[in-house]
Amino acid sequence: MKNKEIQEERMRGYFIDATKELLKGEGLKSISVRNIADRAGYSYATLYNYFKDIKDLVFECVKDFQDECTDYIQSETAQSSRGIAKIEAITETYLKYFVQYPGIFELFFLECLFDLSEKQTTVEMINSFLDRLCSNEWNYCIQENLITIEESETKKSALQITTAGLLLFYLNRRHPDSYMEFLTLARKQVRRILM
Amino acid sequence: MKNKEIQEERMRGYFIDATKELLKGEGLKSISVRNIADRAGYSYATLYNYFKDIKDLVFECVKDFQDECTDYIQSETAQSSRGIAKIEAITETYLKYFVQYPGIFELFFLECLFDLSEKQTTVEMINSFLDRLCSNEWNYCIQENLITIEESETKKSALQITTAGLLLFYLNRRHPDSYMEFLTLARKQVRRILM
DNA sequence: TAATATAATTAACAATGTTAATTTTACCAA
DNA sequence: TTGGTAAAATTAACATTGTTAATTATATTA
Repeated sequence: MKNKEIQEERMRGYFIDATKELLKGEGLKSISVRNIADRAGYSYATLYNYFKDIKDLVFECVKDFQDECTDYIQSETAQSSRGIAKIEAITETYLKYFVQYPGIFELFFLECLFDLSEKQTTVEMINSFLDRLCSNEWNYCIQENLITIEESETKKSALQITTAGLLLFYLNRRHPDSYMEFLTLARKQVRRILM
Repeated sequence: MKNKEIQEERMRGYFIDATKELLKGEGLKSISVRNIADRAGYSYATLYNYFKDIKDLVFECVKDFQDECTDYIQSETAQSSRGIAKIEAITETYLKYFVQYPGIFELFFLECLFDLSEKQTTVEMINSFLDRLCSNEWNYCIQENLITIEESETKKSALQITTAGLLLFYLNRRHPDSYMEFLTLARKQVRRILM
């Protein structure tokens, strides 16, 4: 019964793709069972044959978005010189990605998801995302004795917290009120951490 | 027609009190027109005689919570020595307040509110809250030449962003997974900013 | 006390997530 | 090719949201 699995996975893909399009376009507020099913070309109840509930479906998108974001960052920071400079570039591109897709920021950081503790792996994936993006460069800095392990842990943590805070204020509270100001502020705060 | 105004303000108070109780107790998820009206002792439609919509009502609570939080912080940090040490104490107490009432954190930072731009004053109140709590101490530090104005602005901003980020991860993503770890992390990051 | 204005309530609507009942489709043996 | 059965998809239905309209109850005033 291999066909069965292929078809089932394909169906899941249709709903996941529809959800991703909506999230990237209209954001979380446009996500509804009927909206997703419409876009996927099926009735709303069909969705429940492939996903436990709508949260289950929405969080299936996390990995795909992380992969996309990772690719984007790698292409944008390919020629940065290794070490702290590259961490700075990665962080800035990371911020730009979420500014481009506020709906993905909402999904990653705002959407509440501890109803089911089975989502723990997804939560972990989100929490460690920036660390994973930078891990090569942190290891490089440590090997080159540019930083101690303990310092690197503190700075990793500061970057994670600061990027989330920056995006929260900019995307959710319109502060600062222009993209240029946001970028200036972000660069200043990121440099303050990494220097 | 002064009685009219008194009565109207009293009615608004009933609904606001009910909303505040729900927010402090069950959090934002428990907020609904019918839930609030039940607790206030009126029918759900009566609410619309006193508030444009439910968001209008919910954001009426912001000022009250800020006042409460301000009192709490003042009583908890009264005997801290002035300057950076007091800013540190204020920030820690500020974090503790929101940990105690996650629903208030949701209201202040997570709830989306730029449908109507008339809420701009509320947004400003939220964005500048921590700055206002610390403004006396920052001014003290500047007057005593302990810090430059520019440094103080950068650090204010860092505190604002970092506290929101810390709370976002702890309250919304269970990271770190214990209160003690959260406090340790928060203290370390706040000190890193203020040192 | 009767007429009118005001306030409060119930009814109703549209949109949400979810489950049950029903219809349609796919498959396989005769 | 045709029936019968299993699977999948759809419609119906329900409970819960926010909000508005229609209706009832209450106050005020002449």
